[in-house]
Amino acid sequence: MQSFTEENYLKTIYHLSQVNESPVQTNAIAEKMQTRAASVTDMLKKLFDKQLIDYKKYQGVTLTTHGETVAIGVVRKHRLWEVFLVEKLQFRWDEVHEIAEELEHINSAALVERLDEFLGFPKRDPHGDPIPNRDGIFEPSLNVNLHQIPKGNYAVIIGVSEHSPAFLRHLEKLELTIGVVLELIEITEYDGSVELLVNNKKINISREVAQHILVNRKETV
Amino acid sequence: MQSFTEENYLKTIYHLSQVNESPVQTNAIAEKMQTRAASVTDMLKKLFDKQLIDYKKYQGVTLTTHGETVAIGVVRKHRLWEVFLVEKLQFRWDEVHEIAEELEHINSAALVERLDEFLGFPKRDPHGDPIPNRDGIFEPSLNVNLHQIPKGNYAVIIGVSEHSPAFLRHLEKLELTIGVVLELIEITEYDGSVELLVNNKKINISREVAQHILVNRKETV
DNA sequence: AATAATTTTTAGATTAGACTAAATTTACAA
DNA sequence: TTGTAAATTTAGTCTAATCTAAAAATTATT
Ligand SMILES: [Mn+2]
Ligand SMILES: [Mn+2]
Ligand SMILES: [Mn+2]
Ligand SMILES: [Mn+2]
Repeated sequence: MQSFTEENYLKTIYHLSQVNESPVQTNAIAEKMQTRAASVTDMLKKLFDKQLIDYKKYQGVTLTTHGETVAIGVVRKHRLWEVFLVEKLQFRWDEVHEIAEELEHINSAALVERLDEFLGFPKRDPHGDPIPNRDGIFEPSLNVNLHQIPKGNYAVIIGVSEHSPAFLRHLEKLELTIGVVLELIEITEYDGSVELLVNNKKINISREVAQHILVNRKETV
Repeated sequence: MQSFTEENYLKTIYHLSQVNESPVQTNAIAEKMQTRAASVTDMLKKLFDKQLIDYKKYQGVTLTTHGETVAIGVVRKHRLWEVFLVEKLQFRWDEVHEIAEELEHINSAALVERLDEFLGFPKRDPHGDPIPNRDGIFEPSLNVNLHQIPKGNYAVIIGVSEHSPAFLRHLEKLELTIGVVLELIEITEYDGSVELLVNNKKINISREVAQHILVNRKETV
């Protein structure tokens, strides 16, 4: 069994090796976990002794099969609880991450399985991220963002790649939430900002915002 | 804010001062928490510094108003989560305590209030224990046990005063669960064991078991 | 009241996880 | 290839929570 802290390190290493490639560097972990490199090194030794990571001094780390299993288990719990909070307790999508950071460490296999069933075995969390099933299998992550849609085309919002409450509330205010269908009118050449038609209103969003909105291209309205 | 450990100490002190009277003794806390008296003393100093308990060396402890508020908050969360596990996730009443011991430390006021609402503001947990409301107010604890019912009378089971899985599974096997109506046929003089009519079956239970079953006396069947 | 038993506290260690400062290794550029 | 910058590890502390063993205080018993 792992401590909360160990689980958080494993989850961080997992996420970092998803975005960039492995091996994951000490400093990257330290930055993501808001801690110091020296603390990370201490923990890496411990995780290595427990055979949760492969680690050679100065060479970065990768998760072992066992370590990845644990990490995916934590991610599964995190995302299932986020679904619970939004679907059953009516939280908004910008409020759930922080609470799920705590709930993801509750340690009961039966609880996770029953929660999954209670929620109807959801495949995606409220931010569009895939939920691993009991065996750790999950759908691919979304990878088409709004900035990649050709002008004149339609798209439906299916997720986000940035999870800060500030960003999510910003989208909420713009009525850019999951399921919303929009038309891409123009991508400004100068700064990459994007003009959209959403709910019959024309709006403008920055390139950065557009790139964090994940979409499915739609053939028709 | 308190650590998990501090919350557990406060909850234990609270429960001990409910059954016996205050002040609560160091050894009683140590026994209930499966730890050593020396560890308890250390923690008592810390809780005193945080003004969560009144404490004089060798004289035992009582919760301050603030300490009691925290303790009741933890109890509230524990019992709400137990209701959730039984009512929504179909756990049995003997499986929920251990999981609730973890969930009770999740730290989000909004979560507790929304969970309470989601569950329909329950007044009792799956073992018949009262659930404090948002202001810490709760119904009185149940205090009539099966051993106190006069022979020939009817009673309905409304709670238990012992929460071990072994005891709860024993009751389950005997079909003595909450809501069940029974007739008390005889209390044996020799050993205090009790003969009951439950679901048209005559059964015998020990005095100890009978005393841990909390009931409402019923006028008629 | 004196002594014995019980309870509680203190003293001194230990472990997990974190930190700062210093040393070491690796990477990169002149 | 050599020197410097960046990344990483080591060394030494710190705090929270625990422990054992010993000392002190309280309570019970003669
Ligand atoms: Mn999240
Ligand atoms: Mn999410
Ligand atoms: Mn319980
Ligand atoms: Mn209960």
